[in-house]
Amino acid sequence: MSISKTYTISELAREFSITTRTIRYYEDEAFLSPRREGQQRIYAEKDRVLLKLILRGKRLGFSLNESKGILALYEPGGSNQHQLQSMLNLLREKQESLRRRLEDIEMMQSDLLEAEERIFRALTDGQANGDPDSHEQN
Amino acid sequence: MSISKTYTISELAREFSITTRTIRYYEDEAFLSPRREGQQRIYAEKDRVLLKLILRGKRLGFSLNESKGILALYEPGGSNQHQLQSMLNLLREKQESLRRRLEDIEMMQSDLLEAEERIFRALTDGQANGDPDSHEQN
DNA sequence: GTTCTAGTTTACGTAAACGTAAACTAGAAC
DNA sequence: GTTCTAGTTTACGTTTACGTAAACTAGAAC
Repeated sequence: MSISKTYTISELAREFSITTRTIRYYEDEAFLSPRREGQQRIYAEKDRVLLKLILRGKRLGFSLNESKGILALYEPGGSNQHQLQSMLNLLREKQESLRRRLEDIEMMQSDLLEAEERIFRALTDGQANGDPDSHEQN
Repeated sequence: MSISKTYTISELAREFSITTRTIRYYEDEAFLSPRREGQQRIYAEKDRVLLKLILRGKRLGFSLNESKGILALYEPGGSNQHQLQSMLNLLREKQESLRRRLEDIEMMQSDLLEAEERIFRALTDGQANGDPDSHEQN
């Protein structure tokens, strides 16, 4: 058991390009519970991982509360039959919602490809199209 | 040119499982501009597509303003050299951000798979693990 | 002619996720 | 010993994306 690395609040803020306010807010919302050293917060690797997961969730459009569900899956946690079952259910749900998001991304990507082609054609076809005002002037 | 289908506000609300308030809000924010018939709004297929795109963006965690950028790519729009170039730039940006989101999804999916295995093992291994309190009682 | 039903405008309210300012603490650097 | 620098608490403010209520309109059904 080596003493694993710790982080200050501003180190984490810098790494993830967020403000310290945001990190403290997540603590208020019980996502993080850093150790204290005197008055200061000391973050362990575990906190850093949690933070990363939260932010990843955010980028995918999960609310903090939705992410909370996901985070629960990472905790060793009390594990009787019943709890494990409901964790499995939650897991399936999240997997489903990820699949849907994946579809959304794929559709959007193919839309963007189409748009790209259109723009490319408009650029190369000469200006013999659309807006008659589209000459170099101005 | 066949007269393409039109929709009332509540038809669209039902189809996409949103409220009419939301649809009117999007109009206030200039995402939609349905035709009027007397006092009522009449939505064309075009509006329906826009709505779908907005909602897809939302599911992917794009703010309405971010989606606004994407929507601009679908409009025929004034197309002089300069405008086309900046559209291409915007397009690249959006493609990049989609790629990043795709990575996020993939990481989260593999995380979920790991979690699934852990839970499965905990379920099948008998209860000889972790929390010593995990017996059937209660 | 009134009573649904769906639609409309106006406007104040709200939850989530922070931003921002003020006032304080405490070690480090000079 | 004071002056950075980073950290802290407290608390009010702000933006986004709608919710919700009130008061009105207008065709359809009876």
